[in-house]
Amino acid sequence: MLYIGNMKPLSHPKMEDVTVEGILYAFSNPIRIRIYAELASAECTQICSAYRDITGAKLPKSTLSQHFAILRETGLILSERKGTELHNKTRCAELKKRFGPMIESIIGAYIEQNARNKKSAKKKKRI
Amino acid sequence: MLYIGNMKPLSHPKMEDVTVEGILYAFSNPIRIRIYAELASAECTQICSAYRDITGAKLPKSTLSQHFAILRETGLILSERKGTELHNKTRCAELKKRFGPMIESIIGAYIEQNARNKKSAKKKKRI
DNA sequence: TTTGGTAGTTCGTAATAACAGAACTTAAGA
DNA sequence: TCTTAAGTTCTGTTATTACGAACTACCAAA
Repeated sequence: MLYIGNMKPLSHPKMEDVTVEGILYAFSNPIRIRIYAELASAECTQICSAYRDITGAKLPKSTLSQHFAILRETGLILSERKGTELHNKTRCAELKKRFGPMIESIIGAYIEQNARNKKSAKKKKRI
Repeated sequence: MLYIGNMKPLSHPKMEDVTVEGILYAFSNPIRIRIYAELASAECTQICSAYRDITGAKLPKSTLSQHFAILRETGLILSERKGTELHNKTRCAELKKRFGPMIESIIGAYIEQNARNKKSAKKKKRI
């Protein structure tokens, strides 16, 4: 394998090696599931740094970098370096082919949960 | 709260406090997702010790106890002590009401993955 | 072609969580 | 009452995670 400099090349697993447990583990982290959900709803590739403020507070970039690496190595996203930027998109078509409605139903439930929480937070505020 | 002896009482979260991330975390462990899948397919409550050999090797009972506690405290299963035994069943109806098809699609994908792996193991053996 | 800045990665380490053996609780039966 | 069985809790060890600091890679302006 060709290495340019000291950085590891980006590696993506073959879809046949992607596991249900791996995906669930990746999604069990609130930052990662959120990144995936937003990536899935985006129309074009997104760069890593676009998610620095995803939690409200500023995330350390080393942490963000690790989360993207986990999403990538789990098989959920495809990353490509363009200049200094890391461009990302989900592997949704392949994932759907392999895991059926699983991922969509997870993200659907996640989005619904957030909507519910927002509502109840508003309610609390009003009191 | 009434304590009988020194053991903590079994506590189950309200379904409204159960989270998507929590469920995914619980399922990200191969032993736990397997326990849940088997519990879901069982027709009656199952005792904890029924899963001692679930991995092929004998599991330490402290480990098994912890896994059941996590499934319970995540909101996935309902446990009840009967004598010295712990009887368990899934909270599938409530879960479905709250999370829609999510859990069924996860367990479906998990079962399919196992079937696929079994097949390819057989294939390997034949060679 | 140097200099400076930006985007992201890797390394080191401190905090955190998981695992499993040992000791314990509880209950049931001889 | 003694013993055994089923789980739980405690505890030390091991493995993971998170984040700051140092680093690489690339680009653009001087």
